[in-house]
Amino acid sequence: MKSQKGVSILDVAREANVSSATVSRVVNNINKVKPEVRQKVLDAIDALGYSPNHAARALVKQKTNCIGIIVNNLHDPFFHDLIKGFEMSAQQTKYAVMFCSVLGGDVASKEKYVKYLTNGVVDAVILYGSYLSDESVINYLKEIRNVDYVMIEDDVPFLACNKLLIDNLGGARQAVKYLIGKGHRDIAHICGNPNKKVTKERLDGYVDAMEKAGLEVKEQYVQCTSTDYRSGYACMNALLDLEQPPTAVFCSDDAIASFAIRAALDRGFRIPEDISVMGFDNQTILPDHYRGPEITSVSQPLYNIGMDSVRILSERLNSSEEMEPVRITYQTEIVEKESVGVCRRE
Amino acid sequence: MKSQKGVSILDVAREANVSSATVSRVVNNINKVKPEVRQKVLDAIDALGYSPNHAARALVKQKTNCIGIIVNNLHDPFFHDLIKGFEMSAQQTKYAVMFCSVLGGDVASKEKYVKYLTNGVVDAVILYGSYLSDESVINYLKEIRNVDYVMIEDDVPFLACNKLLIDNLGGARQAVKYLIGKGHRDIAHICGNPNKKVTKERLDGYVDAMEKAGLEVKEQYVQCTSTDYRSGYACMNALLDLEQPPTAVFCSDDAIASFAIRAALDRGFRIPEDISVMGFDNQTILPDHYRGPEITSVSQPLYNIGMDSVRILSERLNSSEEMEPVRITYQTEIVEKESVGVCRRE
DNA sequence: CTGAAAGCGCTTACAG
DNA sequence: CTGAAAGCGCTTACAG
Repeated sequence: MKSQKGVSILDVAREANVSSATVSRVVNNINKVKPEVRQKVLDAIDALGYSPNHAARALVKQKTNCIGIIVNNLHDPFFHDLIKGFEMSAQQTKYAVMFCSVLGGDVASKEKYVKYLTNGVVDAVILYGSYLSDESVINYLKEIRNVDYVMIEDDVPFLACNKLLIDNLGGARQAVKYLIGKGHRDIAHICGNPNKKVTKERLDGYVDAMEKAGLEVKEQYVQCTSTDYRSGYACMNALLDLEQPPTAVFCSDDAIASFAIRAALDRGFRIPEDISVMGFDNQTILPDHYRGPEITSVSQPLYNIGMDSVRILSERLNSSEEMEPVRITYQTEIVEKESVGVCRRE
Repeated sequence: MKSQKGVSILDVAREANVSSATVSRVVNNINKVKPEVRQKVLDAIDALGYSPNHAARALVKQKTNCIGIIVNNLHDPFFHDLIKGFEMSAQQTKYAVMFCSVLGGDVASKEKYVKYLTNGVVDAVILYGSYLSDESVINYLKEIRNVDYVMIEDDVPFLACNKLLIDNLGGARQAVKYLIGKGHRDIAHICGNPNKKVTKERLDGYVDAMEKAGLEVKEQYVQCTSTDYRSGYACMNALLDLEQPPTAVFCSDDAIASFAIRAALDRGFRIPEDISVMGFDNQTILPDHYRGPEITSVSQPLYNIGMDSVRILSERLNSSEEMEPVRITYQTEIVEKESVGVCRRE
């Protein structure tokens, strides 16, 4: 139900004995309207409790003063820092910022939200993350002309939009080099969600760094999780079951690492004395009551990425001239914590 | 920038040699339109890449098929379960669901979002939580006629809207009784954010249960945090500095409890052997790398509350008749974990 | 400084 | 089954 009409600009105009144009002018603080008329209008607005209808305004002005953000699994604690960044910059902009969440990366739902937002609901959208299954969404975005957007962590070659990226390949290489620097040679990798692009990039970085260091990439040393990072637990178990278990494990992300560590601890291994574990993301808040050692990781500046994305869009929307798309690649960096130690084998 | 006009229904009509009414009919699957005409229109839509403008549609239909959710501090891991509930029910409804976040409970920003959403942007809004400072928002809501809404955790007496509540007073009583049952008599309380309504309710429950049990409520046994739950750390330190420290501490929420526990652990106290700590909320994910014992707590069904709120609104919006506002009070329950033990004093 | 009128992109009685 | 026309609630040239 609920569709009683609210009070419109015409009601106010009638009440104040002026035209709707005049009401519009005082509401928008535009042009000069005589002080006494202005006051009459203000009084009428107050008396009637008028607020302008956003849909109507959006329709005529062809803009909404709103920015939409689409992420997968908003509840995931991974987003903590990123959301904080969005929130902070939202506070500093005139744009209203709204979040949409797509559960489990479901394409249909993601497409629904993209279409919804880009058709008169927001002026710009921020898309976080990339799944291999996102193809249809990308195809739709190609055609979009009326909305500006930024993609975070997804470098679609033929899409000329703003891109905020991090160097997953390089970050993974750094991680493996760091482990090698600690004397490890038997280094395993736990791959992440097979539907995520970063998974492949980080795997490639692992393989590349291993080969460059002249280390063999043993097939059994590469374990893959399901779409659920909790399966990092089983992956670690598989590694520990090997005849010659690795002395270090580089995980595709910290959530996975946290479960890998739980598995090792549950079997009585000490971390990092018996086995080193390294993650990626430097995730501030880990899932499911993690209580292991703090995880040495490759950090990406999620807070800044969140801040920047809103700021960039806000600047572009306010600019009168057409701007070239922005492309930023953020640097990753090793954050040493407690889960990696010097190799003790041989 | 970005305001090139997109393709409108008229462009499609022209392309397909029909009227815009006909295009509208096929887009909305309404009435019967001859199959061959329908196909022509479909082809035109495809060729032009047309998607209906949401603002225009919202304007004429006076509904948006969208539900808005407003919370304070969306990044707070407290919301993990609640967001999951929202997400799950969003998936099961035709409504698009959008989240707005208000940093630190800033009233101006909250009011902005409420006004924004309720004026032609959504059909219904969900408001989570209540701050003492929310008065102006409440006043605005009183006048709202065109939007349905549910308030979670805020029982404003004169507001006849849907309310999903939990019994904070009763829950706090349960907690204190539970501690008394463990033999504790020197029970302290750490109050939460002074701007939150639940803080007062839980304090009242504490006082009430203490008095009913014939236990004195010592002034020094009631410590209050700032608006930041991290100050639970300082509160616990103050309690431990007392000549006769409490043997048990009931905290206004789990985030506070997690910091209280850190303080005790840092001073060498064992939990629960030396001091018992109890929380409220049964929060799945704790902030800032908490590694202490799992916190015995009073749980509220946040996941269900999230689910129910979207479902209830969705049902009401779809119903043709005016419905009485819903009022649900969810039961709290003690969840025994690791942070409370039997009292050892005397 | 103010108003009449057109128009934003749709939907929906109303005719035919 | 289909189209012409009015209207949703605003804003904004255009006159005056």
